[in-house]
This record gives sequence, C-alpha cells and structure tokens, in this order.
Amino acid sequence: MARTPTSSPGKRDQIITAARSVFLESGFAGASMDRIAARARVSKQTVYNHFGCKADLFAAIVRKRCDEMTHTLVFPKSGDTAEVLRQLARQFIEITLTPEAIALYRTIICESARCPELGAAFYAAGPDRITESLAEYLNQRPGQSRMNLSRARILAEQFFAMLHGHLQTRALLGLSTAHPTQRNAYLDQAVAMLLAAGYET
Amino acid sequence: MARTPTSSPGKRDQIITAARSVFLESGFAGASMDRIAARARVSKQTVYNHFGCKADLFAAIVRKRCDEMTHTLVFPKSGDTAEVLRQLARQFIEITLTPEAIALYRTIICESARCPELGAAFYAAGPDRITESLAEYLNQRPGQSRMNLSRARILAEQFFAMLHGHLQTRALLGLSTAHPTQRNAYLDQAVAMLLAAGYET
DNA sequence: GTCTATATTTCGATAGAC
DNA sequence: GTCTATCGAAATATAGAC
Repeated sequence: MARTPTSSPGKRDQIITAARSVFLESGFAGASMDRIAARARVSKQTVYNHFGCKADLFAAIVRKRCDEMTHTLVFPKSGDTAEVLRQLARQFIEITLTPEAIALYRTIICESARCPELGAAFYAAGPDRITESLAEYLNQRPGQSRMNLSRARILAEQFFAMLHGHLQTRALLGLSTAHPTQRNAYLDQAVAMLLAAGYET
Repeated sequence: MARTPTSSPGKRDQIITAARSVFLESGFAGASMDRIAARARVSKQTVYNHFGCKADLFAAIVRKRCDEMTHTLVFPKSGDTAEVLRQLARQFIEITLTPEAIALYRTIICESARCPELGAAFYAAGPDRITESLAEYLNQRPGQSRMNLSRARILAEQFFAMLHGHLQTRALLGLSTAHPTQRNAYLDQAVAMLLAAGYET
C-alpha cells in the first residue's frame, strides 16, 4: 500500500498478472520466480523489489483475487424465496465453476497445509461471508416465523454444500463438469430441498 | 506386483510408510526423494530401484491408500431407511474427516491439476463407488415406489455433498472442524432433508 | 527502481563398487 | 539389491552497475 514504489505502477500490474497465471498453472511449489519474471517481461530482481519473497507475492495474488470474486456475487434484493435462492444459486455456480476459480481454490487448498492463515483468510473473505448473508435472509424473510439462527446457518451451509459439493469436487479432481442443463437440475433440486426443510418445524 | 524385488520385502514397506508421511506432510512438489529416503532409513538409490521415479512412487501410495479407505466403509445391510442413512453418514464423516484422509485428499486435489488420471482414479475408487451404492439403495428400498434412477443419483450426490461439503471444506483450508455434537446436527439435518425429498413425488 | 550476473542450495536421477 | 558419491539442472535470493 504505502510501500508502493513511487514510479512504474505498470510493472507492478505486469508482475501480478504474470504471477497469477503462473501460480494457477503450476501451483505454489511448481511455480518459479524465474518464470514469473520472464512472463512479466521484467527482471527477477524487480519482482523481489516489489514483493519481497515468493510467499508474500502469492499471498498478495490470493487476497486480490478473493476480493474480486467476492464482489462479483451480489445478493438478490427482490423476489420470493424460491426466486432469491435460484438467483443466488445460479450466480454461485457460475462463479465457482470458472476454470480460474477452480485453479485458485485448488492452489489455496494445497497451500493451506503449510499456511493455515491463507485458508482462514480465504474462508472469511469468501464462503463465510456469503453463507452468513443467506442465513440472515432465511431467518428474516417476510411472511415466515423466525427460525433458530444456528439452524438457519446450518441450512445455508448445506445449501451451498449441495451446490458446490458434487460439481466442484469433480472439477477439483480434473474431471468434467456437468452440462448446463444438468447443472440446472442440481440447482433446482437444491432449492427444492432447502425450501422443504426451511418451511417445516 | 511381479516386479517386487526377490529379497527385502521389509525395505519396500519402510519406503511406502516414509513416503506416505512425507507426501502428506509436504505435498508432491514439496516432498523430496532425499527426505523420503532418509525417513525410511534407506539409501535414495534403493527408493529408485523399487519405484522408478517420484511420480510412480506417489501414484503407488495414493492407490494403496484409496483401497484401504474404500474398504473401511461398509454399506449397512439392515434397518429402515433413516437408520441406514444415519449409519452411512456416520461412517462417511468419521472416515473423511480423519487428518490423514484430509491430507491425502488435499494432495490429490493439488496434483490433479497436472495429472488428471490421478483424480479420475481417486474419484472412481472413492466417491463414485459409494454414491452409486446409495443411489441403488434409494431406488429399490422396500415399500417405496421406484424413482427415476438419475434422480436417485442426484439425491445420493447431494446427500454426500451435504455431509462433506461444509466440514470438509473447512478441514481442507486448515480450519477447525466442528465438535462431534455439531457434527451430529449436520448428520441429522442431512438425513432429514434427504428423506423429505426422497419420499415426495 | 531496474537491470545483468552470480552466489548458494537443493532437487531428481545416475554411476559404480560390493 | 543396496550402498556412497556425484552429476547436471533448476530453484530462491542477492550483489553491484546504472
């Protein structure tokens, strides 16, 4: 932030772009600073001047990318419960099944083993935020008696688990993801199950 | 198999044990053949004589571990639907949230980016097998009209997605996993939701 | 701040004695 | 089959000129 070099803001962007593509392509351990520098068309020393070391560079890329993706998903403001859930689900699936999103998620998972703070930061910036939004919505939607907040939280977690669970698992393992029509079947099933569970009790 | 060295079956086991712990500890790229050999108290050349190269050694470890874990989970043979689901869920959660299972899964995910066959082999040996078992059961349980098989398959996938989705995601990111009492809440919710969805239509 | 050049370490894999 | 010793490549990080 305040550490930003006084000149050449362009080089910094070149490095970020190049580093992101190399990291997502080869993972953290598999990416080399030489390749990052080469792809950024910049000397390696310039990379070190801007980001200090490999780990810090990676953390900077992840933080930036998480913010971008989180702000892409907007909570629907209008419509009945079914429609809100369907819109939310559609956005969620579209964002999380992007090849770049899968590659980023994969790399974060891989690196969380040696750097738990990274996983925690990602969880707080991504899954936790959106889950909490849905839990709040479920707890105070119009025309419904309020449910236990912890129960709403579990319902929200299971809703997103149903959406991302199967398809994202396949994607993480490098397997083909379902066709859009099949995705819609998952989406509708998840919405139906949440509604059935949410209105009882 | 037939390639097994004629003598010293003990060394091979030492190498497998050491390699597994090093790979799960540091990932594929982060693990070095030197450390594996040192931990196995064996020379590096001996490792190469047994497994050829680093990738083959890793694949052998993953295959063995998948088999072990798959055979640990047994499909319940008796009980009503709710009880069968509950038992299945309990086994599934206990096995998949083991630290070793998480570490293995993490490493497979990480390496699937560069080696899709590994992810495919894991999926076929693990998730696919158990999901298919549940789908068959749902489709032919006594006293119920048969449902569409593809629908049963989706229900089964969503059942396991609900079970592993949230908790396993947290574990993969290095975050704390819920207390056993909280796990039971997830388990019961998942069973209830599947029953509600499975008996309608 | 940016470059070229290099120091230093560590890796996967191999050679050769026994 | 197993060991010690080592090669050649590639890695992270730094030094010093401009």
